[in-house]
Amino acid sequence: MAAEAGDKAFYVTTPIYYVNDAPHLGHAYTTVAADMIARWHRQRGERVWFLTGTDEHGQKVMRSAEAAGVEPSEWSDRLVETEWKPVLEVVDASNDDFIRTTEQRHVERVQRFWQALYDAGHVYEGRYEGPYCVSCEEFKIESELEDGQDGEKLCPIHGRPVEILSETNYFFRMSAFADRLLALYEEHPEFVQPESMRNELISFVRQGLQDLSITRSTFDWGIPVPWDPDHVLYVWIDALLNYVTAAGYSTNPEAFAQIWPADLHLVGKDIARFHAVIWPAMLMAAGIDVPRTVFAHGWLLVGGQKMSKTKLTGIHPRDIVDHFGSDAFRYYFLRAIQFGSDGSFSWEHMTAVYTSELANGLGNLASRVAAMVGRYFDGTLPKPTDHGPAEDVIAEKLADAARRADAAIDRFALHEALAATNELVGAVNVYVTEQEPWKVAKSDADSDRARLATILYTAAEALRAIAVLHNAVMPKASGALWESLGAAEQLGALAEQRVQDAGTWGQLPPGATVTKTAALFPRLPEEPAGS
RNA sequence: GGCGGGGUAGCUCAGGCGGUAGAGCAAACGGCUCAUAAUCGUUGUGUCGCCGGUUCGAGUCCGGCCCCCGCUACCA
Repeated sequence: MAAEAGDKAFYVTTPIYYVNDAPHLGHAYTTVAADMIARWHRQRGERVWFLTGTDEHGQKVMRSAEAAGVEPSEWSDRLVETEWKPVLEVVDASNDDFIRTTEQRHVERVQRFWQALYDAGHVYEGRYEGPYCVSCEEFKIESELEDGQDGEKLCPIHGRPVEILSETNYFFRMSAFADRLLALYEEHPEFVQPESMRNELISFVRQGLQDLSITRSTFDWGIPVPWDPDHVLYVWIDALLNYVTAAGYSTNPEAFAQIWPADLHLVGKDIARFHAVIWPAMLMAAGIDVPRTVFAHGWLLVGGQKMSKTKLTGIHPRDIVDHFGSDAFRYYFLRAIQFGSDGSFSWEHMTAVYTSELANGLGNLASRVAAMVGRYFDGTLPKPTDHGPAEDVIAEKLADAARRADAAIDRFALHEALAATNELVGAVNVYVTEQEPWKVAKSDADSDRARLATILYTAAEALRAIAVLHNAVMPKASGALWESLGAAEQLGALAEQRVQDAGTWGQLPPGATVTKTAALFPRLPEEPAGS
């Protein structure tokens, strides 16, 4: 992409995923949403930086590694290579970088960050006090404790009473930033989205903030605290920094200035607070710009419940992609769920959407148009010499769909962007049916040939725009459609087509070679592969 | 307990500034035959969570109640 030197890139991130376990649909959902946004911005001609990665420190990873009988670093390496990196291929993610919190570039920069805050007086030594389970050898959090007899609090794993212990560790003076955070939410309503999450966080911060304990000394799988080697940094405090360490914080100011601040941190709603309270407070303390927007999406529900391994609803993305393909995976989750709200997933619903909208809708439209150009014009796109009112309607709908889709992306209404394009597909199917080109084709009269040519051109030109508008969600199928329209040799690579121009009528030049290719979305085998 | 969101056709959800309910999918019927048994058209259906109130008239406003979910700080 030709971007002026000095242009700031559009920087979008997913959370870095905790390597405690294998990826499930929830992770893939976030990745795919971020990926669509990244691809869309690239197709606006913007320079884009799309980051994802893995979070590898902390007690849970250490315990998982222990349970597997290997060192934490070995455990992480294995999961990253066999699960987390491969799943990006599975869902067709186009990330520009992948950061691991165990990488040297991250560790060094994190240490530099905290040393700076320590030097500036934002960190002090204090005592952390909390419920501790002797059997687990770790501190517990209030919310996970179970109630025992006469008010005792029990460890959920061992069922035995917890003790209140304290340890010395370091605290970040987060309490000092409450007012500045509230001012941020006030002055930049777009900082936390959706609105409901913003309200929740405002009421949370209004209650006042406590200082945050940022180090642990009871285990060592973490980044060493530079001024006190007996401590490691608390995972969150290390993990959040990935967004700046990957961007070159503290070592590469030129690169950093072109990427930071992040335009969008996409997160699940369960970790919104870390991203919209703790994270900006850390950045404020360091004198670094805060990100522009933290968007919290909803959860995927299976059978009405949040997905979880223990309830056997932790579906692996590959299970679905193997059956439906990566394009359909991406399309379904971004189209069927209002982005920001929780959404239900079921094989049945996904099958219904695939069949109706992709196979019978878009796929069949592409197929019938290509077949007719082949049959009636030997595969050469004819000139539309009889453009009339019916064609104007299609041209207008196309322009409208392109406008709506582009505007929807800026509101993170990904489902609306897809709905706009899907409606266009429907309109073109209606148009083709009403114009009855197969009947017009029965006559060799010049006026009928002109009409036939115009009908097929119109449908093909609409498909051209549909390929452009759907490229960010379904890069494979859109690319196949692009090829089938003969657009590549005429207009250049699909990825180079600007979404802003997608709605301009008449781009696909007559003379293009239209080929009927394999079905874009083949009919599915009877039984879902994974069920 | 407090705060917030939600309970609407078989399914997923819109509407929610009051005027006897909508979309998509699924279903039924009809048209068409270029196409992936596809496409197009037509059609139905709903005690709009429960009870009461205001009103000529209430999913839509008020009061009460029932159920579900989220937040109420250090699991990522």
